[in-house]
Amino acid sequence: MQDERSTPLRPDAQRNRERILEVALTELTRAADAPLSTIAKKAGVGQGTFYRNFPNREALVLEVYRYEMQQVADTAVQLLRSRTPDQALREWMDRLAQYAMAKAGLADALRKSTGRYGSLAQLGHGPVTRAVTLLLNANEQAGTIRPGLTPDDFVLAIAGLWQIDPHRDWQPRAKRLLDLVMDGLRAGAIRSPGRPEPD
Amino acid sequence: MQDERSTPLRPDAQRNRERILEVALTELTRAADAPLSTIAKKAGVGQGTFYRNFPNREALVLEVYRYEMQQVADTAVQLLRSRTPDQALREWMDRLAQYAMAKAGLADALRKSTGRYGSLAQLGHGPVTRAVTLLLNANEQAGTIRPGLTPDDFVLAIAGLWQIDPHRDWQPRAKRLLDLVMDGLRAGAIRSPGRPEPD
DNA sequence: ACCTGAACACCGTTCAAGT
DNA sequence: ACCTGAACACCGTTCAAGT
Repeated sequence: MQDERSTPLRPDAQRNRERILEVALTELTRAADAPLSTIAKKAGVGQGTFYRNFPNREALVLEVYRYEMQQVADTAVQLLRSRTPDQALREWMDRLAQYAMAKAGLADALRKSTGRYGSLAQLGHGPVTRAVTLLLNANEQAGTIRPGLTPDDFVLAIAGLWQIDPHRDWQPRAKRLLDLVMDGLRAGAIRSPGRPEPD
Repeated sequence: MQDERSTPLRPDAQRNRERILEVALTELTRAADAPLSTIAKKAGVGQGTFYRNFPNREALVLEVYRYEMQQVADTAVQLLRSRTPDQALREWMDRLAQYAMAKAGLADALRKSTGRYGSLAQLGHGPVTRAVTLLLNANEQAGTIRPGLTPDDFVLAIAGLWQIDPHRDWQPRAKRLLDLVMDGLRAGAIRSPGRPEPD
């Protein structure tokens, strides 16, 4: 939304903005509470320039995190082309889990800076919601999940992913959570893909 | 754990500690980033006294939040006496949701202060895990949920509760989430309480 | 039009002096 | 044994002066 300005940024200003985002990604991943002044310094800009681009910590973190999440979101379309809807959904969830673990430091920064609800929900209006919508629609039409589920339902259901410590054996915990969620999504579906006949 | 000291606190010291916790509850609920100095002042103690009791922000918030969560946890035993296991489980989840909404300000403070994973998981080793264990065991034995579920599974599954904005129509969102989770827990159960016969 | 960096305000934390 | 409150350090934010 902010991405389009009336006047395009002066080239040097644009360079500055990009460098800040670049440094912020590495620095915030390393330490969620990295001082903004450090980021400004490493990016080679003054404090004023920093604040011109990002009026507060939250604005910076949101933008960095949003970009990272966009990466996963974009894979949904591709998966829907090469798999059945329910395979695509599950595999996308697995990728999301991997991303969430890789970007856990950032998520931490997000939690700290944003006082609001939905560190994720913020991204809700972004690409993630679009991806989830696509996946849910495809599965609903295929009858592999219960009808009437909303992207919001889904996002809330997988919120536990961001509670998992990426340093300590996260894979089984994530798998168990996602299995549980998948079962929840399937309950009441028209077709039950796992067991066509009760016996 | 820390609750037992070798020497009991001097009476005035104990009063101080209690007053700090009291003030912290109201103050942190109002604003998650309330200055510790303000809390100290309103509690009528000096900075030093404050830091003697709580070496950092996280220690304070954890203790306040833990006490609040204990309240809900304690209701599990009672529910298990007066209802069937699956009714008890669901009703407990509803109460947890209410508590989570009422204490959302605190949860916010917790997210901000603790850099670690599991704002909730921290409380994991506390009374909440015990309550969840009781409820899951009772339901597993009654055959109303799938066998083998751990308290950790459950806590991750309901993590979305803390993502819901308590100011904006939280009830339907929470209900939909909890319905989904219940379906997930039931999938693969020995008895299916909702529909005894497929038709 | 954009940048720099010193200056200011605020909050967490420590510690010398008190009872 | 515990308390007070001034002092220190650090970080976010602003703004006068520069290009």
